[in-house]
Amino acid sequence: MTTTRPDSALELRERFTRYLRDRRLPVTRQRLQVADVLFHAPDHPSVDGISRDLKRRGVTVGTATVYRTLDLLVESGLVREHDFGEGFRRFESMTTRSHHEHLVCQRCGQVVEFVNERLERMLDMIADEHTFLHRRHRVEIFGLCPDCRGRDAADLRASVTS
Amino acid sequence: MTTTRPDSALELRERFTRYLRDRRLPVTRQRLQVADVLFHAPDHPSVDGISRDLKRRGVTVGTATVYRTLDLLVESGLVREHDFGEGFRRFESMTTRSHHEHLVCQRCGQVVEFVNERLERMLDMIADEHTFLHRRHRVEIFGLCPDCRGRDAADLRASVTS
DNA sequence: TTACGTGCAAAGGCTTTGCAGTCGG
DNA sequence: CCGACTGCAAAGCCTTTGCACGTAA
Repeated sequence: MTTTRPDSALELRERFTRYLRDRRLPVTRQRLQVADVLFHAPDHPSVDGISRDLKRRGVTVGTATVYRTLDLLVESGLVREHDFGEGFRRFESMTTRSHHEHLVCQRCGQVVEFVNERLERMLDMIADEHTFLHRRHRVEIFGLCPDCRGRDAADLRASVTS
Repeated sequence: MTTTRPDSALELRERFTRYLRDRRLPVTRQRLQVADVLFHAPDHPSVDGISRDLKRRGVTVGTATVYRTLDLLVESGLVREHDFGEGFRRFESMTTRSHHEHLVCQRCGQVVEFVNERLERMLDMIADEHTFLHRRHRVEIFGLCPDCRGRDAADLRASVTS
C-alpha cells in the first residue's frame, strides 16, 4: 500500500526537465532536487517538510528557491497545491492516478485520497445550474480516521472513569 | 434578492448575548458591534472587511478585539469560518438557511452559495466507506461567474483582433 | 470591586521580494 | 558571455500575544 512509485517519479522528473527546456529555463541542481523530493513523497508535504527532507539527504536549498521551484512545478501541472486550512500549503505530485479528493484526520493530520466519479459529475452539473464556468474544485472531508476514531472513544471512556 | 434579513440579524444578536451571559462573559460594546456587522453582511467578509465596515459606521474596534470576538462567534456556532485559499479567512453568519457550499469566481471574487442534499448524502457515504468519522466538510467550486465568463470571452476576442 | 476585555504595539508563522554573487546553456 | 538562478536577509501579510489600562456586572 505504501508504494514509492519510482517509475512514475522518474517519468515526472523527465517531464519537468522537458517543461523547463521548452521555456528555455535553466535546469538547475536545486530545481531537480526539490522536484525529486516531491515526486517521491508518498504524502502531501509542506514547504517545511520538503526542506527537512532535502536536509536529510544532505543537500541544502534556500527556502526562497524551494518556493520558487514549487511555483514552477504547479505551473507545469506536475504538482497540485493544497490548502487544508492549517495556515500553510501542502503539495502533491500528479501521478497517473485520476483526479481525487481528500479525507483529512483532524487529530493526526493523516490525509487519505478518494476518487468518486459520480461526485465529479455532480459538481459539473451544479456549476452548470449556476451558469458558472467550472475550472477546478476542492472537496475535503474533515473528521477522524479509523485509528483516531477508536482512540478518541478510548479517551472518552478514560475521562469518564477518572 | 439582496435581502438584508434584519429579523434574522436581530435574533442572532440576541442569541450571541445569551451565549455570553451563559458563560458569564461581559457583553461589551465591541463584541456586539462586531457581531452586528457580521450578522448584517450579505456576503462573506474578511477581518479587513469587517474593520472597514466598522470604521464606516464611525466606530473603531482594535484588530485584536475583532479577531478575539470572531473566535467567540465561531465557538458559539453562530458564525462559520471559511478559508478560500486567499491567504486570509472569511466569515459568514449562520442564518436559518440550511448547510450550503460555495461557488467562487476566480476573477471578481464573488461567492455564490448552493445547497444540494444529494451531495451532502454522498459525502456521508464516502466517509463511511473509509471508516472515517465525518465531522465537517468543505466543497468549493472555482471558476468564472456568469458575468466574468462573458467578459473573459470578450477579452479573448479583443486580443485576437489586436 | 474584580475578573475579564480592550487597544496598542510587538512578535510569530508563512511566503515573497530585493539584491549581490553564481551558473547553466 | 548573458540572462536567469540562488541564497540570504529584509519585508509583507495575516494573525496572535503581552501588557497596562479600562469596564461590565
